[in-house]
Amino acid sequence: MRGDVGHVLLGLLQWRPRSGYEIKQLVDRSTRFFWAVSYGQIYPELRRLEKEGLVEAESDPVGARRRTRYRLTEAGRTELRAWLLEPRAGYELRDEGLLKLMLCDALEADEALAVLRTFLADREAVLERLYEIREQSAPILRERPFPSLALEYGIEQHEWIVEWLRGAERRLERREAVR
Amino acid sequence: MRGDVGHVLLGLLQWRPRSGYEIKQLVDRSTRFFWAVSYGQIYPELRRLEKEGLVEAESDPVGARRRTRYRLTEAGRTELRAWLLEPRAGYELRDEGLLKLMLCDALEADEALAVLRTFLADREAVLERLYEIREQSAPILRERPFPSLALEYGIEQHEWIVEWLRGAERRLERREAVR
DNA sequence: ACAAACATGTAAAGGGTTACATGATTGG
DNA sequence: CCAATCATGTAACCCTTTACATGTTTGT
Repeated sequence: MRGDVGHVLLGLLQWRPRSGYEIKQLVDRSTRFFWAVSYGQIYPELRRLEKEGLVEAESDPVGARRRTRYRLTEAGRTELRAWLLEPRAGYELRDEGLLKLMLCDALEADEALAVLRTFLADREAVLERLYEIREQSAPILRERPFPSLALEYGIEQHEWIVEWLRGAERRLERREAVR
Repeated sequence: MRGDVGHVLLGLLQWRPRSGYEIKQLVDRSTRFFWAVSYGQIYPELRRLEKEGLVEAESDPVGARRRTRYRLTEAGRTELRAWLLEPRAGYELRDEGLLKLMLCDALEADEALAVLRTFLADREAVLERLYEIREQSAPILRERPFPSLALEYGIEQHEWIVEWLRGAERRLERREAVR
């Protein structure tokens, strides 16, 4: 198993069978904040997982519209658990806001402030989105301790980020030495 | 300008001319925590930036070992400033620790605890590395407010993360409802 | 002498996103 | 009837990492 799309899919199928479309919807309300997955990965990967016996396809059409839901097999659950227990926690970030902030020595003070505010606005928007998701998913989250834990982590971290950036904004506004 | 490697290079050349090798060393002590760049990108991109007149190459060999340092041109500085002021702050994260934590419903309580601890150990290691960098770069950082600000952001955020994960660890140890 | 660091580069492979294509169903 | 959503899929493109190649200088 090369990248980790496969494991993400196994993970998201642990609670109940889902179609590729349903998985994509779930991804966009959950992992996409720390692990994005696109259709271009989902459909081919589901077929690969099936070929390896880690999931089973069940046809479940709605009228004439076909729909294929995938169910985690025992082998799939074993593979999922093995991967979860591997002692690795890779981390990779592309943060354009922070990158630009670091390079602001090239700007005037008021321009740097604008850069910081863009950064801040971006994080505020993400935080708002996370609040929405928490509200909309409240019933499901009550039954799922770890998704719930991950969401709290995301929310509280973004709250911290927003507060920190607001503090930095105030310091810049007063033209204080940044450090 | 397609990806943003070019802008990162322009940004890192703002203080003084550097060779590709020197840029890579700088990247590995600075942006790599939120914007990684590899040799495979640096050397071709420097030549592209030169062809576009955004940097100037100056040959500066050490004995028979060639070395080419690149200097930001006025056009390059203009381009850098324009990019910094664009109101965009893209954000992309691949966080395997958080991903696994979210999927721990598939595990026993003690196994989930192990996943959390791997996650925690990883962040502690990054935090240690950031402390090292702060010490080693202290003299330079005193003269560079924004790199300094970005480093503080990174350190304080990782301190927050480590504390949060330790709290979650305690809750899991006591088998408390996670949320 | 030798290893480590300095210095530059390229090709292949890998991974991911985007854009497009196709068609059915539901709700207004 | 029309738009939005459901549902599946692919090919092209883009970017990045990895692995390798080559040669010099410095420090032990």
